[in-house]
Amino acid sequence: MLALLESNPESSPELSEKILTKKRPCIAGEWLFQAGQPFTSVFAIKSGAVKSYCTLGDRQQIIGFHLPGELLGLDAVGTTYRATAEMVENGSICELSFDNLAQLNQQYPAFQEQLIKLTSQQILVEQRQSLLSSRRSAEERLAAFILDYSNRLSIRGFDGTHFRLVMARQDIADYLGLAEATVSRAIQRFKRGDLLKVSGKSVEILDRKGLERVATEGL
Amino acid sequence: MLALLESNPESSPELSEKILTKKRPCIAGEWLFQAGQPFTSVFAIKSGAVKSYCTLGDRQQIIGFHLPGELLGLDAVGTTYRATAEMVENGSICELSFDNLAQLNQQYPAFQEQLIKLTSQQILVEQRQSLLSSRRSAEERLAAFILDYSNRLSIRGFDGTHFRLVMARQDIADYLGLAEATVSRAIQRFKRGDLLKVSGKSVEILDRKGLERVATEGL
DNA sequence: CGTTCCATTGATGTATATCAAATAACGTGG
DNA sequence: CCACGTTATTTGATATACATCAATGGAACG
Repeated sequence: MLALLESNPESSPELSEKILTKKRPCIAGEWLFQAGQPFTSVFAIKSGAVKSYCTLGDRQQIIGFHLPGELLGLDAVGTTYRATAEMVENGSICELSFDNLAQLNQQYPAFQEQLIKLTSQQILVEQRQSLLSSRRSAEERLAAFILDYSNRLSIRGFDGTHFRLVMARQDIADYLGLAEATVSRAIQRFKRGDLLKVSGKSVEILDRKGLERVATEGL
Repeated sequence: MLALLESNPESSPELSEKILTKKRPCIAGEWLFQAGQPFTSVFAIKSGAVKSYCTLGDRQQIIGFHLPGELLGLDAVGTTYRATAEMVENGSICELSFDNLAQLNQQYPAFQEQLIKLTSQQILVEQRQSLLSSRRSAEERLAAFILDYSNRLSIRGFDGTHFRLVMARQDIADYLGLAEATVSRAIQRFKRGDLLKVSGKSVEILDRKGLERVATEGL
């Protein structure tokens, strides 16, 4: 998909003209878009990280975190954004504005095909989240979360063993459906079990196999 | 979407030829499709009800229930079914076989557009499920479940106040991420609070407002 | 009319929320 | 660059909702 958007100028010379791209720095706390707004753009994260969430009454339900190299907002194509996307740390974002989506679709049917595939993948992501929730213990959820986080970094070419867990503990807790204190305690247990080395937001995976065992079999 | 599939023979005379439809009776326990099988058909439920689930290790994680008038399997278009669909009671199913999806897409671009919209809606369903899980109490989840069930019946023209909760308590429990006993107890509390009248699988909503209050504010 | 399956009810244990305090990290202005 | 105030994180003590286990009760069904 990234390939579709960013490359192949020779095979689709006019495609790039249909999408306005604009790169800009963003600071922590800044919104890329808010739930309910009509779709205008897809966002590519160049650096920094983003959390997306819905606000239900008082508390916010975190839908997911988005890391450098990932795309954001695709699921809103043709409708409205269904979550608010907020930077959790300073970074830089590339905004891809689709002025005329219908026209784009007509000229490049492959584009829509890609969209279908991607929204399906998005469903998988949601399902994964539902696996994180409910019925799984705090440690299972946290281990799965850290492994997923690590994998996503690796896929994009970053260090998947030693990295920064950029978001607040409270955000992780909201995402996993736990209390802040419970996340904290689970992390400490991982430290004592020599699965992780943790100092503040900086994390090093010491025993990946062990984490995987915790994520699946529990304990 | 149903409209797209079932009607408009004058505006798309050849569309119906691209889709083989076959109606047949199905008995409780029968599978419509299994997780991992390649996509062949979309299923329209004429009568009876269907549960879809994934088996994780020993226990089954229920993805959702599907009622008469609803479509099933759309999210698998182009890939494989990601869940197993099983009848929970006898009924009749209409199978819509897509022999040549690519060809269909080319001739009827509107079809793909619809697909995108629908898969997005599917995402909403998944999100709704994630709302049901985690952080919400047993009573909140059950109330939300019953209201959703009722709404879906109403939308299709059935009685949304007095109906049969066709699936087993254990299935509801799996769906909501609870234990069977917990579901049972919550139901009893709703009975004592005069929110519901329940006898076996037959349910009557006595106090919809009250249920809504429980579903959102808790208690 | 028993056999089987499903639902309810009870007793108990446990994971996790909650509340509160202590500590650490962080940013800001002097 | 340091001291301070602010916010995030850790840690402890307690409460509780729910799971689990087990027994009972009832409906469906041959």
